[in-house]
Amino acid sequence: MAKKGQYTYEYPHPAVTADCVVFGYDGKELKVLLIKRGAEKEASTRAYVGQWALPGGFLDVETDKTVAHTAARELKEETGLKLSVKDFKEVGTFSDIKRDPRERVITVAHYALVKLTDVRADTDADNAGWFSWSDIPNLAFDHDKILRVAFSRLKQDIHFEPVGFELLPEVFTLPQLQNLYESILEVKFDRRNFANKMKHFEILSEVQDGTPRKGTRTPIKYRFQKDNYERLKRNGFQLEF
Amino acid sequence: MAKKGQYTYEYPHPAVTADCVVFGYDGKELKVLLIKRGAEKEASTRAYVGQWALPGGFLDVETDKTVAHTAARELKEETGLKLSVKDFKEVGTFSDIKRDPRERVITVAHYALVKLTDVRADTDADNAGWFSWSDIPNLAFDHDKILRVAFSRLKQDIHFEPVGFELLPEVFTLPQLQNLYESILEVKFDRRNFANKMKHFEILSEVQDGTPRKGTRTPIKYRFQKDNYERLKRNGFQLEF
DNA sequence: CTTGATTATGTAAAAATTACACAAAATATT
DNA sequence: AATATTTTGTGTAATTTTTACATAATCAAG
Repeated sequence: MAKKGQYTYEYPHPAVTADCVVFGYDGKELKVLLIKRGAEKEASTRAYVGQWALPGGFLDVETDKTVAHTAARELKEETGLKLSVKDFKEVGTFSDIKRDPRERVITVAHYALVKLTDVRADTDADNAGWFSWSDIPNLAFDHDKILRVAFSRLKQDIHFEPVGFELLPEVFTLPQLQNLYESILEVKFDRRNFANKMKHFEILSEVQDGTPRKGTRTPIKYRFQKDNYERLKRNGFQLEF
Repeated sequence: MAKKGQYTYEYPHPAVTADCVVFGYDGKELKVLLIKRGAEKEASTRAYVGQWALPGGFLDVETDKTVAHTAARELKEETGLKLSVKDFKEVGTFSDIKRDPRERVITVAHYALVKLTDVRADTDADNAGWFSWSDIPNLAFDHDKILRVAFSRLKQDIHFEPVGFELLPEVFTLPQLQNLYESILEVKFDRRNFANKMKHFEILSEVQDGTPRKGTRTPIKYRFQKDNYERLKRNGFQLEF
C-alpha cells in the first residue's frame, strides 16, 4: 500500500474501493462471505466498527492494476481467501454522495463464486463468516443494497453461464444441482423435466465412485463436462430455465 | 464544479470520470455520438487534443449525486444533449492503471438510447458528431474498448428490454423495427417470423396517419404499446429473438 | 402498363416445453 | 425379518413455440 503522507490535487478526488460478494453453496442454501469490521489502525479509516460488511477496501492507486485486483487483494487480506482476478465479475458502481460518512467513496462491487468444499478451511474464521442468504445480518454502509444487486446479477447470469458448476463440488448429484438452481432462481422445478433438460445439454458426465451414502437411495454422481459446454457456448447456446 | 485549489489526502486518490455511449438510429444504421476533444483551459486536463472521444468528464466530488449524474451533466456540457439521469445504464468500470497518461483515472461507462429524430437538432455540431457503428474513427484513451463493451451490453439488454422502441421514432414501421434488431444483434431474420413474433407480444398498435410514402408500397405504421409491455414484463416475460 | 423495389401475409413440420405417476434404493423402525 | 419412510430415477403424450418457406399487393418510375 502507498505510504501515508500528503497527496495533493488541484480538484477534490473521491476515494475508490472494491467490494466483494462471494457466494458459496453448502448443498442446501446459498451463502455469502462477510467480515466483521474491526478498528483500523488509522482513525480516519474507522467506520461501522463491529458491524458485518462485505469484504473490500481501498484501491491502491500505485499498485492495483485494476479494481478487480483491488477486490482480489482485499479479499485475501481480510478473509484469507485467495481468488484469481478473473474470478471476479463486476456488478456495478455505487456512488451515492453520502454512502460513506468519512469522505466521498465510490465503490465498485464484484461477485465471485466459490466451491465451499474447497475454501471453507481457508477462511479466517475470527473475522469472517459464511451467512445463509436467508439470514443476512444488518450490514455496514450500503452493503445490503450491493448484496441485492449482486444477487440479481447472479440470477441473470445463470441463464447464460454454468454458474451452478462453479458453486458445486467437482462431483455432485442432480438433486444438488437442481436445488442450487432453485435457490438462485427462487422457483421450483419438476424433477423429471429438470433432469431431461440437463441431460439434453450433454454437459454432465456420470461418475463412478465409492458410493458414500446418505439415508436414502444413493443418487448418481456427476461431473461437469467443460469441453462440451465450451463447444455449445461457441454456437451461441442459452442455458435456460 | 469545485473551485481549483489544494486538496490533500493521506493516501493517493484516483480521479473518477463518467463516460457516455449514446446510441441513436437513423432508420438504417446504429449511430454513436462522439465529441472532438479540445484544448481544455487547464493544462493539466489536456490529453488527446483534437481526437474523437466519448463524451464524459470528471466526477464533481462535491455536487454530483452519483456518477450517473456526472454522465448526464457532462453529456449536456459537451454536446448540448439533455438526458435524464435514469436514461443512463451503467456499462462498467474501466480502471487499467495506465489508461490515462495524466494520472490514475477510473471511469464508469454508461450507455443511453435516444431517438435521433428528437435530438439531432439539439446536438452541438461543432464539437460533436454522430458516427455510424460501422465507421468509428480512432478514439482517445481506451474509448474503443468501452464502445465495444457498451455495444455488447446493448446486445444483451435487447433480449429483456424493449430497447428498440427507445431508439425508433414514436411512430415506425415493422421493417424499421426489424432492421434495428438486426443491426444490434448482427443477424438477419425472416420477415414473416419477425412480424408474427412481434404481433404475438401484442405490444404494437397500428397507427393511422397521412401516409407520407416513399418509393414503394406504403408500410403500416405502428406505435409501441407501453402499458401492454409493462404488464408483460411484470409477469416475467422475455423479449427474445 | 410494365418494371422494380418494398411490404404484407399463413401454414405445415419440427422442436421444445410442459404436465404428470410409479418403481427402486437405502435407512430407520418395529 | 418385515415394514415404513425418505429420496432418487425414469418416460411419454399433449401443448406450445419455433422454424422454414412463397406469393400477392402497393407504390413510384420509366
